[in-house]
Amino acid sequence: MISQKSKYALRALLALAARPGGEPMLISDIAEQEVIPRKFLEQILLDLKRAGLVASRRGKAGGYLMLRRAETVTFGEVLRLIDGPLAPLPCLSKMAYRRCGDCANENACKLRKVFARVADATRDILDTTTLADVLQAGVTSLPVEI
Amino acid sequence: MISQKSKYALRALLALAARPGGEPMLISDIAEQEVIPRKFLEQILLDLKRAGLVASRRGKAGGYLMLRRAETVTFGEVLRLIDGPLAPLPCLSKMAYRRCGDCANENACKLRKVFARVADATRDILDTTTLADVLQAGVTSLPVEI
DNA sequence: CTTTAACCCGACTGAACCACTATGCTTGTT
DNA sequence: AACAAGCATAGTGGTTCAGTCGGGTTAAAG
Repeated sequence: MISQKSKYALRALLALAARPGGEPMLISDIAEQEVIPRKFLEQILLDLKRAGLVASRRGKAGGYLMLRRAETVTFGEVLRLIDGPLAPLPCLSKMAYRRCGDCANENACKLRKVFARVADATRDILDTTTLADVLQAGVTSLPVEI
Repeated sequence: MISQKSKYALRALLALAARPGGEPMLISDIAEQEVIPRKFLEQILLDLKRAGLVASRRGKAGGYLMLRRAETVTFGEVLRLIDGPLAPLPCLSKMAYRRCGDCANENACKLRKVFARVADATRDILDTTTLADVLQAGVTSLPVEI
């Protein structure tokens, strides 16, 4: 299960990325439009800013805006930023590898072999799907079910 | 990340499934062999027993034994039993569906579309890989790296 | 028939994490 | 100078994790 916070982060980023001309959007407006608790969103956006995904402008007509292009921001990157490693086992994380502690010889570990396949499969999807991909989908495609 | 408890459960099941003739194995022996805290393992095995995966015999020469054949027990089943739904979003779980609360129209939800692909991919692996599969692998294959 | 060795079961605990909320501060525009 | 926007830290109530504790109950051996 991905966290609520990650869901909020992704939705906020999609809202910003959908802005024409990349103009800034107020926290409050994002919060209202996407139904996210205002103050919680504030600290999520701070995280995204510290990571360099978005920028902010203060004062009147300020707000948050996309700093990187939507085509370059993957779901995987956002999830790692908020939730930490995607890998189902610490010993499978490429970004935050940790030994499992219990299993002695790692490349004989039977569990690891299975979960490595899971990790690869999810990485294949999450690290190749960008914000732009899902925005496009929204514009061009009809609902799957009527 | 899968829980420590699930890892223990899978390792314990593999230990039992590897037993020749399906003879019972003491909790203490499993605990020692697989490096699992004794009392914690005890309650894990109870869960597995209540779910009908294993059986127990009391008294002298008792212990736990496999109740179902290793070919019929998938990783997915065990993980769901211990950790709950595999799905990354509650609205994607086939076993324990719950609406997302925030997103209004579910089949227009952009996040859902992406995570549905993740959910399918992991199910494809975890619901088709059985205990027998990884036991066989252990017998026949050499280590991947020397 | 009593002891012993096994499983059975509920309660508890300390640490961490989640999803927020509160409060104040800084900074840029008007 | 006033106001409005973001910046930042601390706190909070609830839940989960990863066990531990202390006692049951049951079956076989002596």
